[in-house]
Amino acid sequence: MIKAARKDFDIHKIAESGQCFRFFPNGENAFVLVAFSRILHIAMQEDAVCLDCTEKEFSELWETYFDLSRDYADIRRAVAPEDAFLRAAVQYGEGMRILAQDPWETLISFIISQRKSIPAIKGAIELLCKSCGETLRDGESVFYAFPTAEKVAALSMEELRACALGYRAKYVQGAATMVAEGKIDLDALRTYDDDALLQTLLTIPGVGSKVANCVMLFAYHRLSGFPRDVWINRIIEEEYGGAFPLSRYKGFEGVIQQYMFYYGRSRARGITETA
DNA sequence: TGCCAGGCTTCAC
DNA sequence: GTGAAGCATGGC
Repeated sequence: MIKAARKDFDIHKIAESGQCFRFFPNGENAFVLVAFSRILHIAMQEDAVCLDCTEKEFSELWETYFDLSRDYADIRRAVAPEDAFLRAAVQYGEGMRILAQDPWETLISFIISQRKSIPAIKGAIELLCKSCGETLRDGESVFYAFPTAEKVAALSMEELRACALGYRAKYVQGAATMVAEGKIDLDALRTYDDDALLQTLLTIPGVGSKVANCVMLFAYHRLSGFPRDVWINRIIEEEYGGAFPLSRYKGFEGVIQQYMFYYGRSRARGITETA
Protein backbone atom coordinates (compact mmCIF):
# COMPACT_ATOMS: atom_id res chain seq x y z
CA MET A 1 0.00 0.00 0.00
CA ILE A 2 1.32 3.41 -1.01
CA LYS A 3 0.23 6.52 0.79
CA ALA A 4 1.25 9.61 -1.15
CA ALA A 5 0.77 13.21 -0.11
CA ARG A 6 -2.36 14.55 -1.74
CA LYS A 7 -1.52 17.61 -3.75
CA ASP A 8 -3.75 18.80 -6.59
CA PHE A 9 -5.35 15.37 -6.86
CA ASP A 10 -9.09 14.71 -6.90
CA ILE A 11 -9.97 11.17 -7.87
CA HIS A 12 -13.60 12.08 -8.60
CA LYS A 13 -12.58 14.72 -11.12
CA ILE A 14 -10.00 12.45 -12.71
CA ALA A 15 -12.39 9.50 -12.91
CA GLU A 16 -15.23 11.58 -14.32
CA SER A 17 -13.20 13.72 -16.67
CA GLY A 18 -13.87 11.68 -19.81
CA GLN A 19 -10.25 10.81 -20.54
CA CYS A 20 -10.41 7.29 -19.08
CA PHE A 21 -13.51 5.09 -19.06
CA ARG A 22 -12.50 2.35 -16.65
CA PHE A 23 -12.78 3.88 -13.19
CA PHE A 24 -15.42 2.13 -11.09
CA PRO A 25 -16.84 3.76 -7.92
CA ASN A 26 -15.91 1.76 -4.84
CA GLY A 27 -17.42 3.49 -1.86
CA GLU A 28 -16.98 7.06 -0.71
CA ASN A 29 -13.90 8.77 -2.19
CA ALA A 30 -12.64 5.49 -3.60
CA PHE A 31 -12.43 3.92 -7.05
CA VAL A 32 -11.21 0.77 -8.68
CA LEU A 33 -9.20 1.38 -11.84
CA VAL A 34 -8.62 -1.31 -14.45
CA ALA A 35 -5.57 -0.47 -16.56
CA PHE A 36 -2.53 -2.29 -17.94
CA SER A 37 -4.27 -5.62 -17.16
CA ARG A 38 -4.17 -4.72 -13.46
CA ILE A 39 -6.61 -3.67 -10.81
CA LEU A 40 -5.72 -0.64 -8.73
CA HIS A 41 -7.66 0.44 -5.66
CA ILE A 42 -7.51 4.19 -5.11
CA ALA A 43 -8.78 5.87 -1.96
CA MET A 44 -8.66 9.59 -1.37
CA GLN A 45 -8.24 11.01 2.11
CA GLU A 46 -8.08 14.61 3.28
CA ASP A 47 -4.31 14.89 2.88
CA ALA A 48 -3.30 11.64 1.21
CA VAL A 49 -3.94 9.34 -1.72
CA CYS A 50 -3.79 5.61 -1.01
CA LEU A 51 -2.94 3.17 -3.80
CA ASP A 52 -2.79 -0.58 -3.23
CA CYS A 53 0.45 -1.23 -5.06
CA THR A 54 4.11 -1.75 -4.28
CA GLU A 55 6.73 0.99 -4.20
CA LYS A 56 8.12 -0.48 -7.41
CA GLU A 57 4.77 -0.36 -9.23
CA PHE A 58 4.19 3.15 -7.99
CA SER A 59 7.51 4.51 -9.23
CA GLU A 60 7.49 2.54 -12.48
CA LEU A 61 3.86 2.96 -13.47
CA TRP A 62 1.30 4.86 -11.44
CA GLU A 63 3.38 7.92 -10.63
CA THR A 64 3.71 8.49 -14.36
CA TYR A 65 0.14 7.43 -15.11
CA PHE A 66 -1.25 10.08 -12.77
CA ASP A 67 1.40 12.64 -13.78
CA LEU A 68 2.22 13.18 -10.12
CA SER A 69 5.49 15.03 -10.68
CA ARG A 70 3.86 17.99 -12.45
CA ASP A 71 2.75 21.14 -10.67
CA TYR A 72 -0.69 21.91 -12.05
CA ALA A 73 -0.94 25.09 -10.00
CA ASP A 74 1.67 26.61 -12.31
CA ILE A 75 -0.60 25.90 -15.25
CA ARG A 76 -3.64 27.39 -13.54
CA ARG A 77 -1.69 30.53 -12.72
CA ALA A 78 -1.02 31.05 -16.44
CA VAL A 79 -4.69 31.75 -17.12
CA ALA A 80 -5.32 35.29 -18.35
CA PRO A 81 -6.69 37.35 -15.42
CA GLU A 82 -9.39 38.86 -17.63
CA ASP A 83 -10.63 35.44 -18.77
CA ALA A 84 -13.47 34.89 -16.29
CA PHE A 85 -14.65 31.66 -17.88
CA LEU A 86 -11.26 29.98 -17.84
CA ARG A 87 -10.46 31.23 -14.34
CA ALA A 88 -13.70 29.64 -13.13
CA ALA A 89 -12.92 26.47 -15.09
CA VAL A 90 -9.46 25.93 -13.60
CA GLN A 91 -10.73 26.68 -10.11
CA TYR A 92 -13.58 24.22 -10.54
CA GLY A 93 -11.25 21.59 -12.00
CA GLU A 94 -8.51 21.82 -9.37
CA GLY A 95 -7.37 18.26 -8.70
CA MET A 96 -7.74 17.19 -12.33
CA ARG A 97 -4.69 15.58 -13.88
CA ILE A 98 -3.87 14.46 -17.42
CA LEU A 99 -3.34 10.70 -17.43
CA ALA A 100 -0.66 8.79 -19.36
CA GLN A 101 -2.71 5.80 -20.47
CA ASP A 102 -1.89 2.80 -22.61
CA PRO A 103 -1.88 3.97 -26.26
CA TRP A 104 -3.72 0.92 -27.60
CA GLU A 105 -6.56 1.17 -25.08
CA THR A 106 -6.78 4.94 -25.56
CA LEU A 107 -6.83 4.61 -29.35
CA ILE A 108 -9.72 2.15 -29.39
CA SER A 109 -11.60 3.92 -26.60
CA PHE A 110 -11.61 7.21 -28.49
CA ILE A 111 -12.46 5.60 -31.82
CA ILE A 112 -15.49 4.21 -30.00
CA SER A 113 -16.19 7.60 -28.39
CA GLN A 114 -17.21 9.40 -31.55
CA ARG A 115 -20.81 10.64 -31.40
CA LYS A 116 -21.41 8.78 -28.15
CA SER A 117 -22.08 10.10 -24.66
CA ILE A 118 -19.63 9.17 -21.91
CA PRO A 119 -22.01 6.65 -20.27
CA ALA A 120 -22.55 5.03 -23.67
CA ILE A 121 -18.79 4.89 -24.29
CA LYS A 122 -18.25 3.18 -20.96
CA GLY A 123 -20.94 0.66 -21.73
CA ALA A 124 -19.52 -0.22 -25.13
CA ILE A 125 -15.98 -0.56 -23.77
CA GLU A 126 -17.17 -2.88 -21.00
CA LEU A 127 -18.90 -5.08 -23.56
CA LEU A 128 -15.71 -5.24 -25.62
CA CYS A 129 -13.59 -6.07 -22.56
CA LYS A 130 -16.05 -8.71 -21.43
CA SER A 131 -16.14 -10.27 -24.88
CA CYS A 132 -12.43 -10.99 -25.17
CA GLY A 133 -10.48 -9.37 -22.33
CA GLU A 134 -8.59 -11.34 -19.69
CA THR A 135 -10.61 -12.06 -16.54
CA LEU A 136 -9.26 -10.24 -13.49
CA ARG A 137 -10.51 -11.33 -10.08
CA ASP A 138 -10.64 -8.91 -7.17
CA GLY A 139 -12.03 -10.75 -4.16
CA GLU A 140 -15.68 -11.41 -4.96
CA SER A 141 -15.62 -9.00 -7.88
CA VAL A 142 -14.69 -9.76 -11.47
CA PHE A 143 -13.28 -7.25 -13.92
CA TYR A 144 -12.02 -7.65 -17.46
CA ALA A 145 -8.75 -6.30 -18.82
CA PHE A 146 -8.79 -4.28 -21.99
CA PRO A 147 -8.28 -6.90 -24.74
CA THR A 148 -5.14 -7.05 -26.84
CA ALA A 149 -5.09 -5.96 -30.47
CA GLU A 150 -4.78 -9.60 -31.51
CA LYS A 151 -7.91 -10.53 -29.56
CA VAL A 152 -9.92 -7.63 -30.99
CA ALA A 153 -8.68 -8.26 -34.53
CA ALA A 154 -9.85 -11.87 -34.22
CA LEU A 155 -13.45 -10.86 -33.46
CA SER A 156 -15.98 -11.12 -36.26
CA MET A 157 -17.91 -8.06 -37.37
CA GLU A 158 -20.98 -9.59 -35.76
CA GLU A 159 -19.16 -9.96 -32.44
CA LEU A 160 -17.93 -6.38 -32.62
CA ARG A 161 -21.38 -5.08 -33.41
CA ALA A 162 -22.67 -6.92 -30.34
CA CYS A 163 -20.50 -4.54 -28.29
CA ALA A 164 -22.78 -1.61 -29.22
CA LEU A 165 -20.13 -0.17 -31.51
CA GLY A 166 -22.56 0.64 -34.31
CA TYR A 167 -20.87 2.00 -37.43
CA ARG A 168 -17.58 2.28 -35.49
CA ALA A 169 -17.18 -1.53 -35.55
CA LYS A 170 -15.38 -1.42 -38.90
CA TYR A 171 -13.03 1.29 -37.60
CA VAL A 172 -12.19 -0.78 -34.51
CA GLN A 173 -11.58 -3.82 -36.66
CA GLY A 174 -9.39 -1.84 -39.04
CA ALA A 175 -7.33 -0.27 -36.27
CA ALA A 176 -6.93 -3.58 -34.44
CA THR A 177 -5.79 -5.29 -37.63
CA MET A 178 -3.19 -2.59 -38.29
CA VAL A 179 -1.77 -2.95 -34.80
CA ALA A 180 -2.00 -6.75 -34.66
CA GLU A 181 -0.26 -7.13 -38.03
CA GLY A 182 2.47 -4.70 -37.02
CA LYS A 183 1.60 -2.12 -39.67
CA ILE A 184 1.74 0.43 -36.92
CA ASP A 185 3.87 0.18 -33.77
CA LEU A 186 2.16 2.22 -31.08
CA ASP A 187 5.10 1.86 -28.72
CA ALA A 188 7.57 3.11 -31.30
CA LEU A 189 5.46 6.25 -31.76
CA ARG A 190 6.66 7.44 -28.36
CA THR A 191 9.88 8.59 -30.02
CA TYR A 192 8.10 10.65 -32.70
CA ASP A 193 7.79 14.40 -32.47
CA ASP A 194 4.30 15.83 -32.04
CA ASP A 195 3.57 16.44 -35.70
CA ALA A 196 4.88 13.06 -36.89
CA LEU A 197 2.85 11.38 -34.15
CA LEU A 198 -0.30 13.22 -35.18
CA GLN A 199 0.16 12.44 -38.87
CA THR A 200 0.77 8.75 -38.14
CA LEU A 201 -2.30 8.46 -35.92
CA LEU A 202 -4.38 10.04 -38.69
CA THR A 203 -3.58 7.08 -40.96
CA ILE A 204 -5.56 4.75 -38.69
CA PRO A 205 -9.16 4.07 -39.77
CA GLY A 206 -11.70 5.96 -37.70
CA VAL A 207 -9.09 8.42 -36.43
CA GLY A 208 -9.58 12.06 -37.37
CA SER A 209 -8.25 15.22 -35.80
CA LYS A 210 -10.23 15.00 -32.57
CA VAL A 211 -9.49 11.35 -31.80
CA ALA A 212 -5.82 11.77 -32.74
CA ASN A 213 -5.49 14.70 -30.36
CA CYS A 214 -7.14 12.69 -27.57
CA VAL A 215 -4.65 9.85 -28.06
CA MET A 216 -1.74 12.29 -28.16
CA LEU A 217 -2.89 13.94 -24.97
CA PHE A 218 -4.30 11.09 -22.87
CA ALA A 219 -1.86 8.33 -23.88
CA TYR A 220 1.36 9.88 -25.20
CA HIS A 221 1.01 12.75 -22.77
CA ARG A 222 1.68 15.39 -25.42
CA LEU A 223 0.22 18.35 -23.59
CA SER A 224 0.07 20.36 -26.81
CA GLY A 225 -2.80 18.14 -27.97
CA PHE A 226 -6.05 20.10 -28.08
CA PRO A 227 -9.06 17.87 -28.87
CA ARG A 228 -11.97 19.87 -30.26
CA ASP A 229 -15.22 18.05 -29.60
CA VAL A 230 -18.77 19.37 -29.55
CA TRP A 231 -18.32 20.68 -25.99
CA ILE A 232 -15.08 22.56 -26.67
CA ASN A 233 -16.46 23.98 -29.91
CA ARG A 234 -19.59 25.13 -28.11
CA ILE A 235 -17.56 26.78 -25.36
CA ILE A 236 -15.28 28.53 -27.84
CA GLU A 237 -18.31 29.75 -29.75
CA GLU A 238 -20.35 30.89 -26.76
CA GLU A 239 -17.61 32.18 -24.45
CA TYR A 240 -14.98 33.42 -26.90
CA GLY A 241 -17.00 34.41 -29.97
CA GLY A 242 -15.33 31.63 -31.95
CA ALA A 243 -11.73 32.68 -31.21
CA PHE A 244 -10.02 31.10 -28.21
CA PRO A 245 -6.51 32.54 -27.47
CA LEU A 246 -4.82 29.16 -27.75
CA SER A 247 -1.32 30.53 -28.40
CA ARG A 248 -1.22 31.97 -24.88
CA TYR A 249 -1.11 28.41 -23.51
CA LYS A 250 1.54 26.96 -25.79
CA GLY A 251 2.97 23.71 -24.51
CA PHE A 252 0.06 22.86 -22.22
CA GLU A 253 -2.97 23.50 -24.41
CA GLY A 254 -4.31 20.07 -23.59
CA VAL A 255 -4.46 20.72 -19.86
CA ILE A 256 -6.36 23.95 -20.46
CA GLN A 257 -8.68 22.08 -22.81
CA GLN A 258 -9.42 19.49 -20.14
CA TYR A 259 -10.31 22.14 -17.56
CA MET A 260 -12.63 23.73 -20.14
CA PHE A 261 -14.24 20.43 -21.04
CA TYR A 262 -14.82 19.33 -17.46
CA TYR A 263 -16.22 22.67 -16.35
CA GLY A 264 -18.33 23.20 -19.44
CA ARG A 265 -19.85 19.76 -19.28
CA SER A 266 -20.47 19.93 -15.52
CA ARG A 267 -22.05 23.36 -15.84
CA ALA A 268 -24.38 22.14 -18.56
CA ARG A 269 -25.51 19.39 -16.21
CA GLY A 270 -26.15 21.96 -13.50
CA ILE A 271 -23.71 20.56 -10.97
CA THR A 272 -21.04 23.25 -10.77
CA GLU A 273 -22.67 24.99 -7.83
CA THR A 274 -21.02 22.39 -5.60
CA ALA A 275 -17.61 23.81 -6.50
C1' DT B 1 -40.41 10.02 -28.12
C1' DG B 2 -37.04 12.91 -29.73
C1' DC B 3 -32.63 14.79 -29.22
C1' DC B 4 -27.85 14.50 -28.48
C1' DA B 5 -23.41 12.46 -27.78
C1' DG B 6 -15.32 13.73 -26.33
C1' DG B 7 -16.62 12.66 -35.16
C1' DC B 8 -15.14 10.28 -39.30
C1' DT B 9 -15.63 9.08 -44.11
C1' DT B 10 -17.21 9.95 -48.50
C1' DC B 11 -18.56 12.66 -52.17
C1' DA B 12 -19.87 17.00 -54.56
C1' DC B 13 -18.26 21.24 -55.92
C1' DG C 1 -9.68 22.89 -49.94
C1' DT C 2 -14.43 23.26 -48.14
C1' DG C 3 -19.12 21.83 -46.96
C1' DA C 4 -22.79 18.62 -46.36
C1' DA C 5 -24.82 14.06 -46.00
C1' DG C 6 -24.79 9.63 -43.80
C1' DC C 7 -23.86 6.86 -40.19
C1' DA C 8 -25.83 3.10 -35.26
C1' DT C 9 -27.11 3.20 -30.75
C1' DG C 10 -27.49 4.21 -25.73
C1' DG C 11 -28.84 7.65 -22.28
C1' DC C 12 -31.57 11.28 -20.70
